[in-house]
Amino acid sequence: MRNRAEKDVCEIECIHSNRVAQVRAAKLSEEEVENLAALFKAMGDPTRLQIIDVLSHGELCVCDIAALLGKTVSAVSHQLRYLRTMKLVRYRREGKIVYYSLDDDHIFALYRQGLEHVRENK
Amino acid sequence: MRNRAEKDVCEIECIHSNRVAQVRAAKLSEEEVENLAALFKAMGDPTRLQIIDVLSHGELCVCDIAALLGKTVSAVSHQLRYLRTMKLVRYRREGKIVYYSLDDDHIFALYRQGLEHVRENK
DNA sequence: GCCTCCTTTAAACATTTGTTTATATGTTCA
DNA sequence: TGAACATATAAACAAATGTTTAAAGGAGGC
Repeated sequence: MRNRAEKDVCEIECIHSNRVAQVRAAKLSEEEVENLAALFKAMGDPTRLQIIDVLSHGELCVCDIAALLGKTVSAVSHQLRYLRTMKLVRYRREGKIVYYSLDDDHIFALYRQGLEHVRENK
Repeated sequence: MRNRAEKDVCEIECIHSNRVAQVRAAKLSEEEVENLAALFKAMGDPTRLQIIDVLSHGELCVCDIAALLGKTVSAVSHQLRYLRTMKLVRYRREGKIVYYSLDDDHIFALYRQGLEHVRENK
């Protein structure tokens, strides 16, 4: 065990003071936490993840995506905007049709890595 | 462009029928989508992500984690249960103290990969 | 057995989130 | 210019989520 004598001025600093101090020095900044959580959150909704899935096969227009997911064009467009704001997808206009695709390889890699984990664990 | 003659029986099947059929054949099963989305969602909350962050440095007990995050022990325990249910963390009891750690390397890898993306994109 | 400490659970509450419905852009083609 | 079409946006609503507060387990020491 360890000594639990030293206490923080006003915070609950439990059991392992040294380890806590050590980890505290190394932990992510608040901004990094927010950004990273936002990235995972963007991929953490079934509809949005399905969009990422179908886009992993190449670019598609909004109404093709909607047809693939069996969802309203409106709902899909809504989520596409979300993904665009989060920089997970990019878009390209060709006449009246708008094509969406994954923004970069990181997104695909993340998607793949997660998929591996899910497939192994079941 | 393409012919848009063929329409699905009762679904909106837009513009690129062939591509849609192609992608439809390759897309993830509903179960895989659910599981994968759940995984990302679990990592998509700031508090839970912070927990993963601090655990990436090694195992820690509940109240140390709480101290590190500046959160209630109760709130942390709540999220730890969530992460445990999702198999992102495991726990080990030693007397009255419970130690948590990341469940496997996949989780760490995912965390890392996401972090890289966030750090490059800012 | 009783008290203390670390952790878990439950209920309640305010916030956030995703979809629907309806309306608005904006582009093409006649 | 006007009709048709692909997409985007807005407001509204129901459902899901995270924290707080309070109380309950459960293990060790006396």
